[in-house]
Amino acid sequence: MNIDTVKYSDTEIKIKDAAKYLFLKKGFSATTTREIAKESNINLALLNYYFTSKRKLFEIIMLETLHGFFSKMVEVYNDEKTTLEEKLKLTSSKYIDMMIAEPHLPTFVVNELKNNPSSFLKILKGKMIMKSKLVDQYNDGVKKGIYKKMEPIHFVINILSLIVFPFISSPIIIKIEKLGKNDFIEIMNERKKLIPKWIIQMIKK
Amino acid sequence: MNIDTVKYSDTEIKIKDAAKYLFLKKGFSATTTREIAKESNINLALLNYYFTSKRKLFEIIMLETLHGFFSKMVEVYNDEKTTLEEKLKLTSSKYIDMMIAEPHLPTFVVNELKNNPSSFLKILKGKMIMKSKLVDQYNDGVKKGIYKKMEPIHFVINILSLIVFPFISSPIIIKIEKLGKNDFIEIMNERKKLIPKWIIQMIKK
DNA sequence: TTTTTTATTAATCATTTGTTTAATTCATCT
DNA sequence: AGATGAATTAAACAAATGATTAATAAAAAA
Repeated sequence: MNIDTVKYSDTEIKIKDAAKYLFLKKGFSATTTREIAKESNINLALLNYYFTSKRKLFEIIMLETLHGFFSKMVEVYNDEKTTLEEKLKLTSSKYIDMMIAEPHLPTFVVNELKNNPSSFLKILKGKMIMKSKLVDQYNDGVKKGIYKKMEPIHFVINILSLIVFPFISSPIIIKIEKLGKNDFIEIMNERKKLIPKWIIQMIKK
Repeated sequence: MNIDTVKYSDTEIKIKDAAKYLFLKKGFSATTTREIAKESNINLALLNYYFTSKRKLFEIIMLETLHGFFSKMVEVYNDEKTTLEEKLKLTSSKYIDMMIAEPHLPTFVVNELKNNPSSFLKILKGKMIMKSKLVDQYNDGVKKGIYKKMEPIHFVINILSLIVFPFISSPIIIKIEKLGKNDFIEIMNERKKLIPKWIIQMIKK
């Protein structure tokens, strides 16, 4: 059964939405079934009626969320038509938008992959990151002598780091710069253009 | 009362060590007082006898941990004797060593600052990041025309991102590269030298 | 309409969990 | 040695929590 083709009733969707909101915001242990019931305006028993247990419900939401997070990346990284630089621009832009819209997303993702690393395999099954077109294009650049040689894993790590980490550490940034929420968003929007440039400078000879 | 000058009895230290281990690994809500008691081989009631409540114990550990995490950075950033490049090398080296030794540290720090951002102020009271010697040195480089002009906040964010994020996302990296724990550590050790170079390339004209 | 299945509800159960109590042991001081 | 206060323990309490039950309402099928 594919993750995209599962159909849910209205009640199930209400429960899932509330649960996702709370799980992303507070994590599994800090979220109670009664909170989920209240947030979604359903009777407590319906949670178990439809999803068997809190844990099962969490697993569904986790897999969907991780899938949503990584599928975009894999898609962009493997596009045959775009250049390396275009891929960097697209990735920065899409992920920064995604995390502005859902600020709790990145922390949730890293926490869940820490608690349950193998769930990552279910999601990424057959999907390509280290053998993506992006990595090919970087390696081509090395052969042509326009890019410095380094382990491609560093290249991939650096892209993700510059894009994702500022959102994970947004409370720190907001405090040390005494920012408002909108100031922070503005700075992140600036980074959409800056990150691709920085990455290119890092690899260019 | 200074955070460094508090004295604890043997029993208190046993409790604190076990609690720190568990809180860092699993977070506040997922850790039970009975687990802490078992891990530290003390009677359950001693936790409340010495620390009043689970929450209070957590707060002590959180403040100490955050303090330990950020004080190193502030210290290096404000050293009058070292150059910008030396500061980058020192920061990379020290933080990568720190996180190799305590892998749960960075995730704990970002989670706690998300849940309780104002605790950051208690820690950083009077300490300088955005007005540090490091930022001065960057700004001087801009004036002299050797560094590109950008908001210093980006400069600071990028350093932290490249150093910390790989540890936060270590389960992902280990999975997509099919690494062992030691392979991962080796890659992180490589980065001690690489990150300062990358940062310089990013800012150099 | 009647029957059958599905959805929803309030109440309850059984554990878990943070905390407290009251009794006991240990260490220190006179 | 005896008295005093601190440290430790087993037991228990009360609230919270995940899950279930049995009854009812709503919807679908006959």
